Amino acid sequence: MPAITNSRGPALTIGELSKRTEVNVETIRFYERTGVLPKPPRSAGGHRLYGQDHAMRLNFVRRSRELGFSLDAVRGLLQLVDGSSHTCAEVRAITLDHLADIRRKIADLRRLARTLAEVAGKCRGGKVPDCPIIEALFTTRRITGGRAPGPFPPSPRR
Amino acid sequence: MPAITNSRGPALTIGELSKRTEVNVETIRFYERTGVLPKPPRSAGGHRLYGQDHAMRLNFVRRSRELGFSLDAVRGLLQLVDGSSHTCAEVRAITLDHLADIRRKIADLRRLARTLAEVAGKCRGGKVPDCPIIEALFTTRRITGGRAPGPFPPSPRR
DNA sequence: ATCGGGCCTGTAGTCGCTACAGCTTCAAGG
DNA sequence: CCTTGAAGCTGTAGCGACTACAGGCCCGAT
Repeated sequence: MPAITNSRGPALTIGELSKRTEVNVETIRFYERTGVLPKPPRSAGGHRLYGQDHAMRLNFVRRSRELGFSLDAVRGLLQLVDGSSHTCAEVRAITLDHLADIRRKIADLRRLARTLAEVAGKCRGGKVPDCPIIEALFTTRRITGGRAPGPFPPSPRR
Repeated sequence: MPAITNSRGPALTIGELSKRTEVNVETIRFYERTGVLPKPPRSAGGHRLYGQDHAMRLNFVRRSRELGFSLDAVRGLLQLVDGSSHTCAEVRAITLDHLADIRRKIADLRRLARTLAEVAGKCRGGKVPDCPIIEALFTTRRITGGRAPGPFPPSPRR
């Protein structure tokens, strides 16, 4: 086994990297296309060869996604990490922004849950044709103070 | 008393319907394409003409969306409403399912928020090059008990 | 030399809209 | 009656963050 080595450690195929990081093969290629991961060197036949550094970076991305950072935010964080002079303050700002976002979403969802519970509570579930839920849905009341929940977080792998 | 189909009242153009229901014109056409709204009659020149019934149905859709029902769920609810024999129990089941979903999302977001707050709390925001947040992002710890937040709710119009 | 699994590229689908481009129609003003 | 210009029409592409093919190529083991 000649064990071609990259910057650090032995080379991994995309499948091996996938197993190690628990990130889908397709997703890894997607990250490359969209500039989240750098293009790795290739074997003679064109297969991607990853090193330890790639594995670390991909772990970073996965963990950030698990914490709900958008890919855009992840790109931002990576830029800071890559640049020699990332300040802690910048990182902190991105994180706190994101945290505020999440808290907003929680508040929005709670309002939703409250309204739904209220509406559902009126219904005894019989075979009656006039359902109070349906009636409630026909009324045009606005949800109070609602802000956009917006697009959303990542899927934890199972 | 929701009689959804059958034109009553004066005809509305798509723009008028849009203003009345506060649903975007493009969105109304999209709802028609995807079977959420029925195809309305047309004027001689091909413009859509809506009645009171359409306005009610669209309000129903909007309100359901505001409460976070997916379009698929909305289609389900509408089918029940359209069919002569919708039972309250069916409607209730859809609603409670949705409510459970939302509660799961809230729980997931709370876990996220807690972790983020914890991580951000370690950082004093100086110009130090080793940021504890970055370090935390490099560690491969799994979020405990995480479930997929999944895609998400609508935007309240302003 | 052959087999079969992994890898390659490129494209299309998901959800719920939104935003064009490039037309035609309509209502009001002159 | 004719000219505007807004509003309507169809059809298509884009967002985010993947996922899922199809149709081929490579690679290591037998």
